[in-house]
Amino acid sequence: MEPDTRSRILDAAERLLVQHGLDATTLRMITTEAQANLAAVNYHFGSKEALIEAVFRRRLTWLNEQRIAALDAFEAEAGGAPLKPRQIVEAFFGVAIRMAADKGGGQSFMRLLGRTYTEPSDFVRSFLAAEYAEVIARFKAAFFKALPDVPQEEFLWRFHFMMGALSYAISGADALRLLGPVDEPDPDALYARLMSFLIGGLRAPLPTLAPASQAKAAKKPRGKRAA
Amino acid sequence: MEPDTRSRILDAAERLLVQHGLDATTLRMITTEAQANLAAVNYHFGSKEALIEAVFRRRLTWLNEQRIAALDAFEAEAGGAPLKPRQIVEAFFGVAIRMAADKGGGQSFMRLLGRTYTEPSDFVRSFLAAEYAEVIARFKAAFFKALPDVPQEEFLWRFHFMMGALSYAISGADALRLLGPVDEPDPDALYARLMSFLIGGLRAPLPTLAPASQAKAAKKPRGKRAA
DNA sequence: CGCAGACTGAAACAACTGTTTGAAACCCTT
DNA sequence: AAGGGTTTCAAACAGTTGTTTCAGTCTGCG
Repeated sequence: MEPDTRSRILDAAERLLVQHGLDATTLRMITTEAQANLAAVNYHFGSKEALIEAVFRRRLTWLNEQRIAALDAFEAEAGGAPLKPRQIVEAFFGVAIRMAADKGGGQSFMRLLGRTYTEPSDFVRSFLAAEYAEVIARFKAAFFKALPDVPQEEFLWRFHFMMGALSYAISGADALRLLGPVDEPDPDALYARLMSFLIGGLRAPLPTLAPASQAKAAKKPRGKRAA
Repeated sequence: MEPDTRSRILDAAERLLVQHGLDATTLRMITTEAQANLAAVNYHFGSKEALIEAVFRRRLTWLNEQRIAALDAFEAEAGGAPLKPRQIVEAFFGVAIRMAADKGGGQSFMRLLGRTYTEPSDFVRSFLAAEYAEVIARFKAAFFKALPDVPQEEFLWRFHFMMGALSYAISGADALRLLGPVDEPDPDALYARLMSFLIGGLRAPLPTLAPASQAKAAKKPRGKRAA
């Protein structure tokens, strides 16, 4: 019931970072919530940035290991044959949304992660990139193998869109309430919903790009809209 | 070439808020960039929060007016008949992404907006809700009319996912670079890409929800995956 | 001109930030 | 019991935050 100070700080930090964001969360809030001394953060982690990094790393490495493990399992099962897109989506996004359903801390962390992915803070981005590098490479390869007819750039964008949908799915009720009252989401239902949406988007017919998008110069005006 | 102080502050604030986020952008950064005195912000706007609100309101009201105008045009054209989903998506998301393509400020603002939508800051959320209320109501009605076979809650989630994809589409290259090197996105191509993704997701087959999602209690384990 | 009202300017305000310090308390092995 | 390494604690540090103050400047109108 009373873990050591270091863990209490990590948990409190995670909770508060979700609630208030990176900058608005102060060390004094964290140490108060963790029932620790203010100096404890700098003692155990060295700095606020290092603490934030530790908060992310603790969950993120585990999450990405799970993703790769899930991909490994599917690939072993398929034995060299390309995977079905549904399986790859399941391995990447399914694992994430399952972690988001975990009440024991995973939930709040995933909300934080989704929000931070687009945050302009330099130091977060840099180690996010490092932490994601391997898993991205693996899944890119799997997708290209499964959908050889989809151009690489096209697919990257679709993957990006899928990340956006995932992020909002996780940040969930908070933002969704803008649209209208909704029940607290049932994890299984959310999983099913996001999955069918993602696969629908991924497998949508390729857009017919105007030739201008290749010549990249001649931009014919679309009308008088933006004054 | 030299608008009045108030406008210079608004422009500078918008630019810096996109770059650094809400909390990390200080009044001193803003007034320096705007070549104005520090006190000018509190003189013209009253407080930092009021300034931020003004930055949002300036573009957001216009954006939502455009959305409603586009919807009006489609509905007049259809004359009472339900719109095609593609048209409704176009009216809501197409207008947004076109504004995001506008170099003259619209671009940076849309990035800011997409990021803020999930931000936990209370005061932003409260006036975002007010600003969105009307447009949300209109589009909800149009969608329900166009897709009567889709349950309302199901649709709200899909709309939410679409907002996520839009947000990431706009925040664009910054986050996408995590996935790999990509060209600076051509607005027309991005528009076409997002559209086909969104419609693919929107029209995806309805997920088969386990009966547990209604009984909401009995949660049968999905296998040994999540330990 | 004169003078009110709108605006700008430099300086100071209290409150809060992350970090550092050095002494006290604790724990464990010798 | 003594000692050394680890951890906690209260206090203070310098720097930055949003906001306020008040003297100054500008502008337009009688």
